[in-house]
Amino acid sequence: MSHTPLPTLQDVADLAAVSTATVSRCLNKSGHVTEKTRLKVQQAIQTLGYSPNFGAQALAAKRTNTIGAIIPTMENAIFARGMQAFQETLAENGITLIIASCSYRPELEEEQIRSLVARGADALLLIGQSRPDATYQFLARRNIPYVLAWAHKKDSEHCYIGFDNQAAAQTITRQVLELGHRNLGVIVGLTQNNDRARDRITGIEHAIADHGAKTAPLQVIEAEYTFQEGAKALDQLLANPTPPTAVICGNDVLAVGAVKRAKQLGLAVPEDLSITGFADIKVSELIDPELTTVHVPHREMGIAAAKSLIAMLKTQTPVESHLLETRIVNRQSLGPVKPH
Amino acid sequence: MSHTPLPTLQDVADLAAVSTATVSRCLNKSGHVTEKTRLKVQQAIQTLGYSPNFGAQALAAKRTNTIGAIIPTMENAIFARGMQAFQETLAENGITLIIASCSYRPELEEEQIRSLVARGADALLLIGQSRPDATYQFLARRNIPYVLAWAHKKDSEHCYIGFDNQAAAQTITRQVLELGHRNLGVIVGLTQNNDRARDRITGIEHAIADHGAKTAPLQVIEAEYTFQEGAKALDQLLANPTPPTAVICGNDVLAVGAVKRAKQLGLAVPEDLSITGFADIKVSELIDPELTTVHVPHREMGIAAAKSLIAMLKTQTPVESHLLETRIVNRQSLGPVKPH
DNA sequence: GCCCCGTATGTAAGCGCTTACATTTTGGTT
DNA sequence: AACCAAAATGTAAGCGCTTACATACGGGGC
Repeated sequence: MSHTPLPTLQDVADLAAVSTATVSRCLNKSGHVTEKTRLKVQQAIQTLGYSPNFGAQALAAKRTNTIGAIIPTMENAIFARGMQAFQETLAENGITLIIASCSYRPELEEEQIRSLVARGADALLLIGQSRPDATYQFLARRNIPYVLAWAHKKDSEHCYIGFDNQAAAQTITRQVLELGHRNLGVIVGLTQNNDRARDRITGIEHAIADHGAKTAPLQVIEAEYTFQEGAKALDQLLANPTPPTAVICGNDVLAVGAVKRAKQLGLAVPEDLSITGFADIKVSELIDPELTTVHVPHREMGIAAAKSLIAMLKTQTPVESHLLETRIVNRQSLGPVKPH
Repeated sequence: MSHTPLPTLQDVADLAAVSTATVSRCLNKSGHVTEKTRLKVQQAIQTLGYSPNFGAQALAAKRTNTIGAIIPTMENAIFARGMQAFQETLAENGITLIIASCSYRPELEEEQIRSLVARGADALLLIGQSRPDATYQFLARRNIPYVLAWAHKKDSEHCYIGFDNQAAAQTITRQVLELGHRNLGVIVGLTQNNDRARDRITGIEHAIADHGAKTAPLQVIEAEYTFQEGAKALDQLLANPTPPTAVICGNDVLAVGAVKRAKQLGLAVPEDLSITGFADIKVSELIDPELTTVHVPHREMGIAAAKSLIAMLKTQTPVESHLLETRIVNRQSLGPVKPH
């Protein structure tokens, strides 16, 4: 089928009997236009059904009003709520979000970063901190603002919008210890490419050290973030001659998988075995018993990240990091150690 | 900080001592370049760290290698697997995906369609069929190919890549009836803006009509797609003086919420109450009892949708619809009616 | 009525790429 | 050695917008 070409800025200008510059000024609300002309132009846009050409706009203005986010995964809900809020906030400011995922693989992340930048992303949201210096240099060279979310580090050169993974893990571990548990198991994500997971382990270790009570050696299992892997990891933990009485999970998906497995094995949670999570995603309220976990302010984080990025874009200067508070949600899966 | 301007195609051409046309041809693999020149250009690109300017490319080539998808929600997992596969397939073909969500609100969908098109989406993936003619006209006018996924309709002018919601619902309902249930409840999504939900109800009704046995009047509750709403809907169903013995849900999220609620109320599933789902998302295996549900080939659907769109883009001609098969996954939440 | 200045509008030069078309090169034939 | 088609490369005209700068306009102060 053939198509009449789409109307251009020029067409609008002609119809409204003004110059293209004026039309452009109307479109970009850059002031300096009389109400009368604005109306004329408005009118012309309407009747022509005009819509600006993205490529041309990007080329001329040297910006795309696009922000990219690279998250480890879309497969489970860990990042869903935060991203939703992130994108809503961007949308309110006329910015489009492009999400890419990197499956926790650093080389893929690198590639995605380049790809998003090549696509004209004006700024980037990245998860966590650990990546090659070269990557940060690349972004600096291109003058692309970015924030690091889901993590936090004091006095860093980077802008963090996140929470203290270590402190949060430490807090929930302290609570577990206070309930009398002295033999703890840990199930966390694969730490190799996941600084958040590493921080959480560190937090757990610190809590144990701080508490002072004599505890059995900590058993740590790493697992991919799926229900099944959480279940498998629990099996491994329980295979130990002196299995833990409480399992601290670095993630709700893992925890929920572990809870399910425990029940299958005939263990009552938390009577026979306590299990805690991390993140507070929806599914943690779904299972029975409901999961005691670390609540993360997903939406706040997404909103803060968006605002920071927008500010950086506007002012062309770095913005301060933003530390968000986590809190423990006491539900049902954590209880006192069983006296024997 | 100040920045040397990024290298342009011209810079690469200069360094490689060829014309910009040649460099462009290398970049676009459009053939007709000697291996020797290709290497020279390659080299120059490397040393300059060149990367094409997206806007300029889009402007000159009149395409962006971007495909947009508008899905009702990213909040729950219904579309996650399919979208993941969709995006993987696109990526293999050098195409970027932009996902937008419309929260099941038609006017938002309309807006998102325009926005994605304005951003230069070369093609679109839409969910389901029901939307104003004007929208389809807009796409036709702009010559934007699209496919409608997650649904199917015979002999339609549109290209569907999906499954028969009605037939699938009919099949699972038949199975419920064969297990002796004669008093059925239904929990589905809000049908107002969801043709898939409507089709599923129709399927249930047809199954009942076909089966011929005398059944109690069908009780249908509509609910938003959240665990909580599924639970609430179940409460409503059970408030009836003659509550159903089996609840057919139009969606796993709803079903899982209902299962949880049933257990809270002390009902054994499926002994006291059978519950079925639709979609087969991961969480349906997580709960106890595991959900008997309709398996939807999410990944196949995503891959097929991507391939169709790519084909349409390449050939500039419509592509045939693609009907995918669903199947019942028999797990634990559906059982025979309890004799009384 | 004249001058001046601030504000509204117009002019036109690119932005960095693709591609139709023109030109040159290549290498096989005669 | 001359010729020719096919293949490789070059030339240059846009693509549709933004924006720096130039110009026109309009109204208050004298």
